[in-house]
Amino acid sequence: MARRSEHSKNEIKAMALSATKSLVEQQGLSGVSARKVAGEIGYTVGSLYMVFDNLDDLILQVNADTLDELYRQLKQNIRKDDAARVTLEKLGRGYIDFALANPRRWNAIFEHHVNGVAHNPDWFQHRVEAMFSLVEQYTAKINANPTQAVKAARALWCGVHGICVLYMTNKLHLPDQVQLQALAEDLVNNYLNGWMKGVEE
Amino acid sequence: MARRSEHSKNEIKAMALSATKSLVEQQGLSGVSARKVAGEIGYTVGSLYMVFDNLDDLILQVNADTLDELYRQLKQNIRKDDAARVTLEKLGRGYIDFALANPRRWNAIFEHHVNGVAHNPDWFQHRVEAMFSLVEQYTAKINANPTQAVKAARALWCGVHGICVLYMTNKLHLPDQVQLQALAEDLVNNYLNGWMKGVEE
DNA sequence: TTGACAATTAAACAGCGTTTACTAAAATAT
DNA sequence: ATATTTTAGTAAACGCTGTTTAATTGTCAA
Repeated sequence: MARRSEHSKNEIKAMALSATKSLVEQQGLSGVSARKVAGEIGYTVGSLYMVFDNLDDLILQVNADTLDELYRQLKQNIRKDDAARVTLEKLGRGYIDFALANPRRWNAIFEHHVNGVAHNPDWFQHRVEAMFSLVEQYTAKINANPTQAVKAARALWCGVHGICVLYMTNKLHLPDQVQLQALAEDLVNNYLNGWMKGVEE
Repeated sequence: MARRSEHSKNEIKAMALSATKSLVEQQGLSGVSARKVAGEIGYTVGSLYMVFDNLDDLILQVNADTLDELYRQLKQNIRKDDAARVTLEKLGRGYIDFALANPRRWNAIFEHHVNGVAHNPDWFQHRVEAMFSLVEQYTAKINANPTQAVKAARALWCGVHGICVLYMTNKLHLPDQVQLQALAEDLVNNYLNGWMKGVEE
């Protein structure tokens, strides 16, 4: 058999991405294999290598999509007339909400890492940076000093992320998810209180 | 060939753990395989299954050792007459120092996760909890309210961990490692400032 | 209608974790 | 001292993995 031409390369790519997304959602990253993905879309492994460099490339693209979705969802929560502080709290809450709602896809972003390669490709890194600069927009409203705003954005984002990671990997023992949000709120609030105290002085 | 009895079960176990530790140090978690470990210690795969349930069990024990080492190192930095706040800063710095000095072993702790199993075994979880309670000892000196002390310890520890994770996975772009420590210091300082401000009021 | 091209597959390779059946040495019982 | 049981250890197998290869075949251009 050969050359069915039922689907364009782009279609195959889209089908593979969608199938992988489902596999990640249902079984996590370890549930993804080239043969499984190929099987899902009615092709054989070889065809995947026509549209992706390798499996890491495929997974990276799924993760990029997840980051895009997260970004969109975070932005959606923002109200134009909210105080910067309120927005920062919303961003933290939104991040945790997303992780709780899409645990395996969220996990895949951080679980996956290309083995021999030190750095992720630019198109992936841009998505990560977009996240930071979203936070930065609002820390900058509290403290106009750009260095300070960048630092605060990073610290806050890392903090919320750390809470998320440890919870999702069963290394943070909390009675329920409500306390997860409370912990993040506590972190953001106290950090901002301390930060603003420093600004006033 | 059979029954050489050159080494006791415990000796084989220790040799395997040590070989795995080296493999993780040199090539990361993905560089570990049953055949490689067995080869290093001059046995075949089957012998590993005599002393470990499976490869996850082996890796989990290596990670537990790493946690023990980290714990020891953190404690070593503490001076009895330091203020609680100073100790908390030292703990954060010590954590990052350890991760920078042993990147692959530190990574392995969080990269590895047993697939089908939701929870890690107790003997592993205890090590994680020990870490939190170490921090808790010093947050409790700042705020005697136990709930508050626990929350602050978790928030701080998660925050420092988050900084570490994002940096180590190339998702936090910093010019150099000095700024990594500065960021952690900033997080701890501002959080504690905010927290103590709340206490005073 | 023929020739070139490219989509697709099946098969192979080397590695993986784990299990199996088997061997042979040591420990125990007679 | 001999026979029997136990067990350390191995080699080989199973089914899986990512990736590459050669071969096949449908489609399009000349």
